[in-house]
Amino acid sequence: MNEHERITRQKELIETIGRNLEKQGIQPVAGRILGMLMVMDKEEYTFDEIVEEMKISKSSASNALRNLELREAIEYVTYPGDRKRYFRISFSDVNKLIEGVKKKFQTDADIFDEVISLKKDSNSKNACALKAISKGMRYFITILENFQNKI
Amino acid sequence: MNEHERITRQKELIETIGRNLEKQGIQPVAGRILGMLMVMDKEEYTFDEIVEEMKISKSSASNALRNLELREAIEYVTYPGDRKRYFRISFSDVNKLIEGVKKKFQTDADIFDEVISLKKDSNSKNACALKAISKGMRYFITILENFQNKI
DNA sequence: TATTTAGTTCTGTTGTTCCCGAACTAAATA
DNA sequence: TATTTAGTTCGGGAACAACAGAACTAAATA
Repeated sequence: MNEHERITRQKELIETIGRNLEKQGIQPVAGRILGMLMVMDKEEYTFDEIVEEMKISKSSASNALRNLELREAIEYVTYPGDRKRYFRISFSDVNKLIEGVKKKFQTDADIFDEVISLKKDSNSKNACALKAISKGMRYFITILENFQNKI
Repeated sequence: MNEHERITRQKELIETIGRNLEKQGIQPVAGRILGMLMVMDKEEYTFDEIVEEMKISKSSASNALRNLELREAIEYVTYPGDRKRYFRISFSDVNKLIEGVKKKFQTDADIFDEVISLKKDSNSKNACALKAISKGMRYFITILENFQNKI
């Protein structure tokens, strides 16, 4: 793979990552910015560089960056004698990812348990199915916790 | 908790579940239908019952139900001598849930690995961070597989 | 054959999201 | 003090999504 192909592939990856993030509720422009900060060789971009590179307006950039910051997906650094912010991706570690999965499962399991507790017939089809799922999820959560302790 | 309170709480839960599902990209009406099929004591609803219960148009119901079917979130049964479809929730078992988590992690890890492989400097900050995350994710995937084999 | 039933499809309305351009601001610089 | 820099905020338009209503259809029934 020559240099040109490599760059082309990187641009394609930015698109892939962008679409991937869109599915998770991140707006298109923000997803591409995050992708760019992840894949490009240059790993710190100023506001203006982002505006130019992505060909977006300053307002779009401003909103997208604030959004990404709130999600803790990016961060910025400044350098003495330079007013510019240098944005870079902020990687959430594996532990945080696991924490996210765990939380989601916990929330769902809690809801399922409440659904069960509110059933008139606690042996109804749905109640039984939910019990099984809730149980499985709770067990899975303990596995996640073991994993977290190990790493 | 008396009967009235119980029903009230069930209705509230439908809302909670609906909002929860909206976050996952399911449209509002579809989310409430799914919630209803999950929490109510009556566990099979006809098209018309859903229209009436949710106070939505037939077209909304038709679209929402088709959507939920495509996602394999609901299914319907028919009974001999009765043209109506009886819709009910279709629970994905724990294994399927785990499979979903696994797939997501796998996709992300694959993307990360490609990002790394396309870096000019494979020891750059991002490259190193990504390597660590990818490794952690791959390890986590094996844990998931062990869990799947166990249940 | 005419009507009813159980939905589906089409068209239009409303609301929301995404983004842009322009005006604005606060700090640094000339 | 005037200008430049580095953004933010505001107002608006285009595109899209969610839903309703009405017209339609295919199968069953009278």
